[in-house]
Amino acid sequence: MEGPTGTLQRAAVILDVFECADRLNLSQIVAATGLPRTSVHRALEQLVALRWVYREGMDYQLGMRMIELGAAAAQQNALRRAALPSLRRLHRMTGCVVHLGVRDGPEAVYLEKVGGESAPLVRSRVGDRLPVATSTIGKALLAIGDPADAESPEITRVRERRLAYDPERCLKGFSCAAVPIGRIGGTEAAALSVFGPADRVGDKRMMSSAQTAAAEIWRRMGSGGLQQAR
Amino acid sequence: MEGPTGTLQRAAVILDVFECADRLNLSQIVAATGLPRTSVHRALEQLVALRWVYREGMDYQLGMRMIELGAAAAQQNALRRAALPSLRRLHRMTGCVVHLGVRDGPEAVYLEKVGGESAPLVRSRVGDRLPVATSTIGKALLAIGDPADAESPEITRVRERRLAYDPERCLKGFSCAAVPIGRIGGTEAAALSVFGPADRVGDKRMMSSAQTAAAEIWRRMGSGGLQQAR
DNA sequence: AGAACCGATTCCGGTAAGCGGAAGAATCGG
DNA sequence: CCGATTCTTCCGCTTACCGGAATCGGTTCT
Repeated sequence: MEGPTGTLQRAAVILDVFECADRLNLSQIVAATGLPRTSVHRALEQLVALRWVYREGMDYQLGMRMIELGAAAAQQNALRRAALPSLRRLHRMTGCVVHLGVRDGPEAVYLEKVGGESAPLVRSRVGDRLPVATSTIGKALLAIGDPADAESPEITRVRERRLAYDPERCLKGFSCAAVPIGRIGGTEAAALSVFGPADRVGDKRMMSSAQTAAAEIWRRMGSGGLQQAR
Repeated sequence: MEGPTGTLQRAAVILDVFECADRLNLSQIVAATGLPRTSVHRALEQLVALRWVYREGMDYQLGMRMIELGAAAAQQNALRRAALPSLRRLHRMTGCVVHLGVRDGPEAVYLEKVGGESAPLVRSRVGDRLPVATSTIGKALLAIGDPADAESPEITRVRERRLAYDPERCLKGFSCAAVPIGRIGGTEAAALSVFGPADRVGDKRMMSSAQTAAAEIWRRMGSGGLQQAR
């Protein structure tokens, strides 16, 4: 009835489980997916053969092929490619951690992160998902989305100012600001955010730098963001 | 006879095509894979539904789900996690571009790259594959692999010195050095390499820094490199 | 030691899901 | 306007997937 049918769909369900946990044995995967034990076993056999999944003893983890494919996917992504130079410049100029995110239904997904690698100040990672309604970058995404599904004075204000600003978010003394970029390619919406010391993020010049970066990305995507492949 | 059977295998073959080309229409994928047109069409339909592949007009590209899964795979990879701090330190100390690579049969695959993001000095990318026999990092990998499959005076020397050194490689004025790390987890072999100005890479202290980094990584992997998940 | 338990693995008959050739649209170029 | 190319749909065939049940292997109780 409910169980997803089709080899590929099932493989996808199994792989999805690994986004939350890195080492799982067969029983855990069975429990997490709700699929029949035998089917999971067979699917994993194939996934291991393809090296999408790596098996160590009785535990399974995502394999090297996924890293390779994921790297290729990231490098080919038009939005990310168009955004990277601007994101890096913004990071260099502000010293803040810069994120690129897109909307995926009720969630925002980080497509890229620049800065903060050495100091684990922000726990965010590429691929992380946040609720679109409450996160700073989520509000920037909502502001350029369908007005029907989530309109509020706050979102309206974000759209008008082209800025979502959350002072003292998450950490005391640190703030977060986000700027909508636009609706691009297949994405429902794209936005960027900066996270850093409250006084720096709250600064007018910083905010306008972020808006400039967003505009740059938007422009580059508009006029064929796919010049050279590498 | 020749064609790979099984939905998953076919999907893998199709996805593999995208590692070399970023935008492909159906006919190109059919040509590249050798699979029957109808099958490719059906498989792509499913892959698009899973968002492993994104479709824009008549062209297909790798989708966002691949980026997410790949990011998860990379972040969970035990070797990469154990190596990152050392790689970053090595990069900070030397200013050179640092690579982490593992052997995959006749090829070396880059698992990580630190440095060189802004200046496109080195064209390497995570996920890239190099022939193990001729690349600098490949020689370091061979030195800790099965002596049977590729032994030569050069490889023996690399094993003894724990260093592969290629002066003036690729670019004039730039050199490359690589240090074997060891056989770890599922990998046949792991190694790191540094690329930078010839005088800097040729320096004794630089080489010993690289060797120290490799030893660190080896040690961290040995004593349970899988402490906390994040 | 015996037994109960838990998890991975193998077996096998039934069938749905995938298969691919062929015909049908849609688009483009001359 | 017609031919060429490419995407898409249709449909009967059969293969490869399905999953319950039995088996194997190791660990933990009493």
